Amino acid sequence: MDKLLLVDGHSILNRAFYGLPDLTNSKGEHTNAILGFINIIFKIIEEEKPTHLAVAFDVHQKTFRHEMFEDYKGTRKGMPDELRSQVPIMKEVLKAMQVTVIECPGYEADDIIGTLSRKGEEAGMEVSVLSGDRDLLQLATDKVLIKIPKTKGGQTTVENYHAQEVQALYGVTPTEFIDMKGLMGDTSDNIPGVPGIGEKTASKIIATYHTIEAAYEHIDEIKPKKAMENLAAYYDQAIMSKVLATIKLDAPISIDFDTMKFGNLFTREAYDYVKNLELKSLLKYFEVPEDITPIRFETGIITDLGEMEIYFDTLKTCEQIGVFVLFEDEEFLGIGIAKEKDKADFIVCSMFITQELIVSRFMEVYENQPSMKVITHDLKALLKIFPLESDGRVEDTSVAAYLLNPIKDSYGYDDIARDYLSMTIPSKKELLEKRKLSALVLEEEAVSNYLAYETCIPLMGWDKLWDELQNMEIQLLYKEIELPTVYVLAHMEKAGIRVDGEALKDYGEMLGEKVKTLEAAIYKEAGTEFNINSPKQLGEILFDKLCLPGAKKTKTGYSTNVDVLNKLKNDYPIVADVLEYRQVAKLKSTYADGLSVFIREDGRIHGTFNQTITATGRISSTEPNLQNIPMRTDLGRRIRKVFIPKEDYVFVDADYSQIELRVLAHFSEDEKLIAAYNENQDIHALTASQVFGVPIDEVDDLMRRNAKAVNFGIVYGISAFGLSEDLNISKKEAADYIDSYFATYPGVKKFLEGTVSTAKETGMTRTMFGRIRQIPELSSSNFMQRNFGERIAMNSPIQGTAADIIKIAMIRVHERLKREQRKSSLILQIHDELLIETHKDEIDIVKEILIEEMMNAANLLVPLSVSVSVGDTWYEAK
DNA sequence: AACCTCACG
DNA sequence: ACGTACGTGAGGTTG
Repeated sequence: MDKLLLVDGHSILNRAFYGLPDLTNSKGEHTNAILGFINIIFKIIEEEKPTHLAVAFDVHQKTFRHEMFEDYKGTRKGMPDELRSQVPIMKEVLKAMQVTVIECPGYEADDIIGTLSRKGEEAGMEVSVLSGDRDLLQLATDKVLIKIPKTKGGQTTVENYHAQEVQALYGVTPTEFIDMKGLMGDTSDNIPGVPGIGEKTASKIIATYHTIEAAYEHIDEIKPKKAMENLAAYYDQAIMSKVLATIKLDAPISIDFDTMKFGNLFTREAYDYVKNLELKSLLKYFEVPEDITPIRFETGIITDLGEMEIYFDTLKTCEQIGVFVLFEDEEFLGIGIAKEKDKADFIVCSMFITQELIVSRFMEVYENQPSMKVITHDLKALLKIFPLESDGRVEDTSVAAYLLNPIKDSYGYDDIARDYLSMTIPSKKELLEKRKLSALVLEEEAVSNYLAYETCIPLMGWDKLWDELQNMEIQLLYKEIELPTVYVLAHMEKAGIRVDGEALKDYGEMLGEKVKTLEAAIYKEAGTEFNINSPKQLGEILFDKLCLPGAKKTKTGYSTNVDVLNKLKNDYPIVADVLEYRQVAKLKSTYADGLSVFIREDGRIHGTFNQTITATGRISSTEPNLQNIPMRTDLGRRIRKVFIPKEDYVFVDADYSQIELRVLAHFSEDEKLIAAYNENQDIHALTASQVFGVPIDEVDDLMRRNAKAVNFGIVYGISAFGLSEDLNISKKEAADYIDSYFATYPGVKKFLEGTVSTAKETGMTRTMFGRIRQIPELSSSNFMQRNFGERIAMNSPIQGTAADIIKIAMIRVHERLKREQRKSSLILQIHDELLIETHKDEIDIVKEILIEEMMNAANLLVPLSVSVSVGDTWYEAK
């Protein structure tokens, strides 16, 4: 049988908009409602498998009904701009998907859907109506199913209503539902109804008398008395409300169900829309169109030694080339070179064309042609095999793109092409899917296209990126900080850090025994065995079975995080055991077991340092994450004993003390704060003394701890709620702390306010060295999003400036060690800390270099303070 | 894939 | 009234 799906466009779009966090693409377009809408209808289509589909929208001119509302209850709440802008695009996308979009001046989407649902039913179809609006329940019959999506805990579930379910839920038939609405009203639709009559009374009255008119005839019998009086007084308003609530079934629309037949949703046109909107998660539904590139790229494949020699000769006169090195895992597979913007040549690494040969030929050409420049999309990868100097002859387009917009989640060649060349080209994922690079047939078109894109797009895009860097005045940041950082990171990855595999194994086994003991104790205390790692099961055991107090809910069940459990641990031994279990299990799985698989043949772990991930300018570390090795607890901290230097070397570790607060002192120019740092005072104690109004030598531990939390809070973009949560105090107390903090340091208050207001004007923040971060959240109409934007605006310049400073320090330390031909070498950066594997003969000079370069990395209004320590393991060097 | 939890600065 | 501290990455469970 034919099946018709009718979608209430605005209501679903609305639901998607408020159900999803703000999403903005690189052009600043808001896309969350569109994404949510498409996801919902795909889900419904999947479930219902309709044969026909139509989406109805209200026309955006005021209808008679709208004006009546406005007379009644003032203006209908306007749609926020972020949603309004998505409506026309949504319609275009639907049309591109060959979906029928119906609008009818003078009639609302409800009326169109009502009309179509009746006509569909008459034509013998099964009809489903998808809407977020319960008003449409009046349309339900045995054949017409009303579907209402609900977002619960991030998951979308759908409630289904035939006539029967409406009756069951409200005690009235769908037609009577209109009368019920007439009585109870609907504030969101500006239907007044009768004062004092809500859902329950309305349902009771209509279930008895079936219509408002009939109820009025029996007005004397109506209970409660209040309802009777109000119905008598507001009868006219009730009747009018009923008219307002009635969905028309006779909208003057031409109906041709054939045109609503399902076609191909995944057209080329729809693909272009989705791609341009940057809705990446939807691309998987589409086949990659064949003719997607406006420009044809050529790819030559070179596998012959002689051919390669000739090729390198032809490079000699080039001024600017694109270079791409292809790796799989750590293995070098070949190199792509583009002499011209639309032509790439790929030299395949083989028995005859070895990596060494390619490197020596390339370096020979490069060094003999001093005006030649290399443009690449991944300089760090290039540096894995080519000994290129940091001398301004190499550019990295991914780093440039990151600086221009650091909040994006990827900087692939397709992103560069789209954002800076207005070209739509398929991404790596789309072209190669999940195939291994080594298994690729180079002659295959998708593969050769891929190689061409990786090689040519950087070359094509560089000029534009450089222009943009200059426009944004971040070309110095790029040249002087970001690009040199690439060389340091490449060096750190290559160097790695030595790990004592045996000691790590022992540590893991020790943890394993602790886990076993704790597990047994917890099972015994719980009276049953269960999976302690499952928050769901743990929550049920603690709060349902054992009935512990203090249950807090998350989206999906009970919260069992440390904050909750800490409050219970003193009273309930099982909770204390669970906390310890968690700690030990985490250490074992993430660190003991997790790290061991990364130890290479050379006995070292070579992690990856990412430079284009964070929104603030920090480095991030993956596979493994070497920036979150335990430190805060004794048991965890002991893992640092397995990180050891090579023979004849020690670790020298240096970290900045309170760099972010010092940056804040500088930015805010707050006299007290600056004076405090210049006099080298204990800043947390001083803050405590000022905020709590006691002499500094009477500040106790608790006061100092609280003041420290306030200082942290300021850097995070303080909120009374956040501080109260952190300190376990009331919101009022937290607010008082904040007030006295700002009274103490008025410069800080002024600075933070100024930062937020500038950010609102410009849509972005800047660090001391010009690094930008866009904050689209600031223009959100959502209260929570906007507040979030304000906190980001306060935090980003501070965190970002600290990140700039340590990058500068890293570069100078690294370059100095190299220039002075030291044996020692920088191997880790942990945000405000540098770790140097130091030759025994160089301990003093390395300490000196670290202190000097780190302290002088930036010239602030307050001194930068650096503490250094030396040890035979990372544990001892901290 | 989404969620929770927890490790770090 | 809303529902929050800023920035990350990884492992485990669950659907």
